[in-house]
Amino acid sequence: MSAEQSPPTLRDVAARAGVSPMTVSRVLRDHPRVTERTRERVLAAVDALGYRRNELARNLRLGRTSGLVGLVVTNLANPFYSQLALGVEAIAGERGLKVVLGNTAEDVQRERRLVEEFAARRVDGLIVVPAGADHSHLTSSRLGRLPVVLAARPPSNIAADCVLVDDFGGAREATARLIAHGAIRPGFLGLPLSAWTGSERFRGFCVALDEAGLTLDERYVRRNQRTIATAEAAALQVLSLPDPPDAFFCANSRNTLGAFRAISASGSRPALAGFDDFEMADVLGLPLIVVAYDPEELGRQAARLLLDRIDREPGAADSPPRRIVIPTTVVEYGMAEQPAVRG
Amino acid sequence: MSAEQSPPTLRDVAARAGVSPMTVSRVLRDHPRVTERTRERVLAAVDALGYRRNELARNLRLGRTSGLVGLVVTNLANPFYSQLALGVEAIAGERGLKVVLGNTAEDVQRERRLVEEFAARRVDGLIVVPAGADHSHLTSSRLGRLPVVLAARPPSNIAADCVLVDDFGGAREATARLIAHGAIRPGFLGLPLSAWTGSERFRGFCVALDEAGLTLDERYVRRNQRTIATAEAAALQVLSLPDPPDAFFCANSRNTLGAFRAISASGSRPALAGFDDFEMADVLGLPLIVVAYDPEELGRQAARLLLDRIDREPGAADSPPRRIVIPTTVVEYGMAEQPAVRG
DNA sequence: CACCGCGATGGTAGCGCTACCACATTCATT
DNA sequence: AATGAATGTGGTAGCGCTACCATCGCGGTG
Repeated sequence: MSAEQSPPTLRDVAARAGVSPMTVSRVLRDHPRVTERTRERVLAAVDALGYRRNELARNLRLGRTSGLVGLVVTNLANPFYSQLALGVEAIAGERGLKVVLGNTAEDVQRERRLVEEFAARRVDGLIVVPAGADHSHLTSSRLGRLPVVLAARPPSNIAADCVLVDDFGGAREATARLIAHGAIRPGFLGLPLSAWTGSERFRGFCVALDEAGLTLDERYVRRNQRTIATAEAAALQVLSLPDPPDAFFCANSRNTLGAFRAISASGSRPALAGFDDFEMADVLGLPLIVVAYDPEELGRQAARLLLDRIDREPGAADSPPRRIVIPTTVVEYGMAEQPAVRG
Repeated sequence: MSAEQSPPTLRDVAARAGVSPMTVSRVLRDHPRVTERTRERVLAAVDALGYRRNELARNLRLGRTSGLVGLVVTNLANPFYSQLALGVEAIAGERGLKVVLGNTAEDVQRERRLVEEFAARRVDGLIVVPAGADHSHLTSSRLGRLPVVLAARPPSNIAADCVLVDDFGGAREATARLIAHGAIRPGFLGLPLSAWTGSERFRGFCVALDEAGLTLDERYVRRNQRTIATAEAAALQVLSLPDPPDAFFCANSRNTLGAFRAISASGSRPALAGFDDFEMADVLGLPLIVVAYDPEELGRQAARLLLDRIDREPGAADSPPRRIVIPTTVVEYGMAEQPAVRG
């Protein structure tokens, strides 16, 4: 008597209940045309055997896909992307879709492989934070009718829906606030212009300066900081100029924190603004302007765009790609009153 | 002429290449007994049609499961769990397994549903951060031979592998350091004792006090803070006692930050230690001891335990449950020198 | 020249499930 | 009483794929 190793099938249930597999199938699908008595017998057998319907077989038979949404992000350890994932999961879950995860670590090769594998698993759709600028592996010629939504970065040379943060508007608004608080020579700590967010946030910064009639001093611009430490070094460098900036706009939280450290260490008191809110922004003890937004909302919107495409009639003509921009809000911590640092 | 809506099948490829479906299947599986000429013809057809093997059908036929690992966490927005997910994804990915995500928001009902759904999708295994203390839905009687590994919280009344953080050891060591730096009346800002981490970290705190010959003043203990704001209030309350504590051990980062705020606001200077490292621990400008550990390692170990179970011969006897404890390290920020806050 | 062996290919069946049709039974209608 | 419809149940086929066996053609052997 070998204990059954593989899970019971619908046939096993049918045998035990003394009915045909079809009847079991109907009971499980809540088909109306089943006698109450039969239903009870079947359910008893299901219970006794611990039967669970095999969704894989079911989906195959129904010609459906997997009921999965592939989510490909560049770095799940980054709270931005994990919150995005949370938003995707919430909306997909409402429709009974599950989310399959892929982490690329910004590696374009890995991204290609993941997209291929997800397609082979017949996911219903893909949400991708593309690592590179080459999106050829996401074209409909490669993926057939598999819907794709890009998140956080816009499509390049392909037609696809996308959801973006208002990088430009947020940077512009925060810089404007900095200027309103008296800054006349702001510096910029940012990302390489090759990154979408890098160039958009810099553009917002520049436009705000322009609108205030200020001119940008190129010596105040540093763009290659990827860690808090290098950001701190860059800020210190700029601060040690004979005529240092009186403010910084930082393109992400790593730069903001680096600048914060540099300011704490140096004697000067430039004003500080930065993209990305963070949990401890208000306890840093220095006045601070941050550009806040909701990464979870980004995920939710991306999922909604994807569901829209998934629900479309397969025969219907492709609708034009849509682009959703998530708004940002500017938050000021301790700007009016004196800084909270104790003397 | 309707454009083909559904993706091409192996049959389509066979027809186009002028061979039988079997031959195509063999080519795709790198079966050795195929002529080079035939292989080329088939691959050309595959390319022309943009064919991709349907892994769902393949797995069904092979009697395999889905090639998926279900990951059920309580809150993906918490960096702890997202890093855990990253570790799971890395190890599972090495074996060609993908990770399906489920977020419970600490809701036991949702957890049960997610586990059921994952089982129905025939995941190869589950990694669960259980929301509650009732783990009856994770027993092998309910899930059959589906392997389950618990993460961050131990199994209760079920036999399952698990991976834990050394909550006790970390709390004890950090508290000991606090005492070594001169604390004699430390307070405790923590979690409800009903939470595993809450009671373990409190136990570590108590043992360290004991070992130093100190006695705990119950008035210094607060346990119901779930946000930075409530933690701050609790710390302020304790600090306003006539004989306030000269140090705090905080059971998680929210409590640490609340205490930090309270200390900044009040005139006193209690020493501060807390569980969980965070990115800005060293820029807070107050000396600080933190208990650090690697959540990603937790995920990696959990995935390894799971793979071990998955790889076991289905007929083999169950091996006893294993428990892995992830070590913690204690980090001191600015403890030796004077605090970095500028006067 | 029959024979064997082997390598390349094809046919059949079935993984677990359900759409579709067939059938038997019951009940209302003329 | 005969007809039709509505109802409960079962049989068959097939989703896309591959394990298994059958087949076919080839060269080498006695």
